[in-house]
Amino acid sequence: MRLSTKGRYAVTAMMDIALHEKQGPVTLAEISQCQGISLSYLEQLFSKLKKQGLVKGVRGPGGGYTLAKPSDQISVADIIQSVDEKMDMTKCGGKGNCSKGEKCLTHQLWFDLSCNLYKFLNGIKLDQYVNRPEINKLVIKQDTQYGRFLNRSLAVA
Amino acid sequence: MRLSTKGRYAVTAMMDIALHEKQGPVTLAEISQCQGISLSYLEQLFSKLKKQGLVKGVRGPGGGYTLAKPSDQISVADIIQSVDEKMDMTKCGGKGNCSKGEKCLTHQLWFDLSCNLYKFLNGIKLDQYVNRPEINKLVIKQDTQYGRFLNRSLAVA
DNA sequence: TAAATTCCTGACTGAATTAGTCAGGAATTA
DNA sequence: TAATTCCTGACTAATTCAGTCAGGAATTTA
Repeated sequence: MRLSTKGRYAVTAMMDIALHEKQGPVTLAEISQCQGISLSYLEQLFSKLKKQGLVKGVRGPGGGYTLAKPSDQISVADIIQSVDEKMDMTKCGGKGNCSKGEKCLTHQLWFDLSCNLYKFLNGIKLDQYVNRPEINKLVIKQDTQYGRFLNRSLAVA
Repeated sequence: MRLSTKGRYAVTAMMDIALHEKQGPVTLAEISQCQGISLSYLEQLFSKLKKQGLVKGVRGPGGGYTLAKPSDQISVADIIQSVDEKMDMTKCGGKGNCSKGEKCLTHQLWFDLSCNLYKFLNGIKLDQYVNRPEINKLVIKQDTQYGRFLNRSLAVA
């Protein structure tokens, strides 16, 4: 498993969708503008997120992306694994033949570590960051700043 | 914080030293051979590890590297932070001015996440991987395979 | 039906990082 | 003095990151 800016972009975008989930699909153009991420780069990331079954794309005017599962079933680990390559933590590629046919010394050590890291990241679900009062204030403030949802049915206070 | 192969190399090398700590300094040539990491690349990594006060270098024949602190005071987070750049998780660089002078929506979200990740990795100390019977068997087996410590005072069974 | 919107795909690019090479010097031991 | 080992800096190929560009497909609205 790799953890880099790329994964942070994906997590950021997914949280944006989760936070606006009730107001229908969120367009990549909106995420691009609000989060300061290149639109085309987002399209590449969402191609992978879609392939992994985390989001659904809705074409046409009023379309955008929605979560493919409830937000309590999408973990940070899911997102990072979708955009980064699959984890190949061991030098030998998991075969266990790194040292003359046997598992090398650090094979098991790093394997344990990566398992624990995965469990940790997998325990953090998107919904833990939604429905917090201080976050909702920020959402509204930022949506008005960027003029989000002005042509939608939501009345922004 | 970044988590990549580079950090794994560093953790691997540090664990190697920790496991052989009682037998004196460990040379980079030994680590290079046993772990399959380029010697010059190891030298670059250890330059950073030394700068962060995690290891001490001993020059001359019989020299090598030793841990600069007890192995229960060196965490995986320490090692990864030494070789990777300092963590700059937020788009704004921690200033909090990412969205028209204010903190952007996901600033706090990712900040929380990275804090938790750091706490997690910081909770894993090197000594947790030493002094385990099944590991010690592997150490001895591998040391004999590679002819480690043949010219040292340790009698390898 | 036509036009606008939005997802979707693939090829391409500059910059940064990774992983490694090479050459040489400094300290220490024998 | 010779061997060993750390130590430093410059250099390089391959990969990844982040972004650009061009165009096409599906959908909605006028």
